[in-house]
This record gives sequence, structure tokens and C-alpha cells, in this order.
Amino acid sequence: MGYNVMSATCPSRVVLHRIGARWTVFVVNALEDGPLRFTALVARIQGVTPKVLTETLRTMQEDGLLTRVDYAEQPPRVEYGLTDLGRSLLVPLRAVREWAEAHVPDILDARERARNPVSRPESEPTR
Amino acid sequence: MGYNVMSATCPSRVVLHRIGARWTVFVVNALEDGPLRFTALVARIQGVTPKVLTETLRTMQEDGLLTRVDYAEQPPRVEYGLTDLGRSLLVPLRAVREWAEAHVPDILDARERARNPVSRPESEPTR
DNA sequence: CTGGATCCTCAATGATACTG
DNA sequence: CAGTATCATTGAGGATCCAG
Repeated sequence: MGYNVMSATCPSRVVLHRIGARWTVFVVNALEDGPLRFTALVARIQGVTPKVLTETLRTMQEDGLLTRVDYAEQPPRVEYGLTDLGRSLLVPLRAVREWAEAHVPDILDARERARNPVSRPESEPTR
Repeated sequence: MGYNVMSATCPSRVVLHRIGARWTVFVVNALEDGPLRFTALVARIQGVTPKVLTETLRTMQEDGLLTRVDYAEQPPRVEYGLTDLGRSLLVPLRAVREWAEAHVPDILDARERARNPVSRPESEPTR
């Protein structure tokens, strides 16, 4: 109680920043069915580079969202999985992902309309 | 159907990127109770600069999430409000905000523990 | 006075290549 | 396989200036 993201100094601001960190939403969603190895994550989250994924995983691990298990084998095997906290974050972040996938046409249409001020009926003030 | 954020080339990727864009979640949550003026937004979302807020508002407007109404008065008055699409996005983004506000202690504790490898009982492999 | 636009700086992000 | 190292690019942030 008492935390408010609208306050510049509230710790929740930092937390929200971390959640929004570019690839966090992908990692959380990618791990929803269980732990994955580093390479499997890179393969599943297309477009992420090893460097950035490493940074993201480290940060999420520090924040208690991920477990990292190094099996110390040869060849190396490391598995990343969601903690309970990470799984609780999966609920809202899955909803965000689903919203994105569901509303692509709406966004693309709106963007197209913003670009082409097509036959605007008329009369509207100035936008 | 058919959109998948895990694909690097999927348009939903762009949409998700926009949603994650640093201040979008704040703007959407700030407008949940109705339209606000530019200055009111700056005041409510503490820490955002006019420049960055302007950019965020423009982008969100292009994406069809916001309406911008210029009343062409003297002194100037411009109001920003959520479109139906923006309101639908409010649902998942409010959940994210609430998660952030609710789990601040968990994150801070985890970070503290990651920094101080305090008396770990023992026996755990290496994590 | 409100709602910006501009210029500059720097931290985060990304591409590419290489290593234990 | 699981990352690092290096370099280029982008975007956020701060300060300042401008127009109605």
C-alpha cells in the first residue's frame, strides 16, 4: 500500500521501468511453459541478440523473476525459468502480449489514417 | 489470429514495442478518469519532461490510442483523452501498474539478496 | 501564460565477431 | 553451448528558446 507509480521518487517507478525494459515481456512469455536454455530462448525470441538477452536475464534474475541453473556439464547447460514472482508477473504480461497480437489491425489502420488524411468527411475543427 | 510477437517480422512486435515505450503505460493510466490537459499530464506523471511527453503523445495519437482536441482558445487549451482502443489497452496496462505497485517489496528484497549473498543456509548448488 | 520545438548529451540498444 | 568484446545506432533526458 502507498506505492504510486506516478510519483517520480516512488520505488514502484523503478519496478515499472524494469518491467517495461524492452525484452522483459518477451522473456516472461517465452518461459510460460517451463524453463529453457539460453540458446532456446534466443531461438524462440526472434530478433534478440545474445548480448541483450544476457543483460535482460541478469537483471531479471537480480530482481527475483528468474532462476538460473547451471548444470556445470560439458557441453555447458544452463536453464532459465520463472520464479513464483516471475509467474505472477506472467499474468499481466501475457495479457499485454495478447492485446498486442489482437489489436495489430487497429493500430495499423490508425497509423495509415494518420499518414493519409484520407477523405475526412469534413467539418472537424483541425483534427 | 496468426500474429505472434515472438516472430521478429510480425507487426505485433512493433505494436508491443510501442506499448513498452517507457511512458506509454503512464499516459494510459493517467488518463483513465478522463481527458487531461498537457500541463495536467506533466504534473500528474511526475518526472516526465515536456519534450518526451510530447513525443509520446504524438506517437500514441498516430497509433489511434489518444484523441487530441485543440480548443483554439486564448489562452491555449488542448485536451488529451483515450480512444476506445486506448481504453481497451488500459485494462492490461492498469494490471501491470498494479503489479508493479504491489510487488515493490518482493523486488527490493530480491535485489538486496542478490547484492548481499547473505548467510545462504548452505548446500544449494550454485544457483 | 500554455503548449510546444530545438540543440545537445549520454545511457540503453543493437550488429557483428570472437572466446572459455 | 553459453556467453563476451567491440563498435555503431537509437532513444531518453536536460536545458533552452519560441509562438499564439
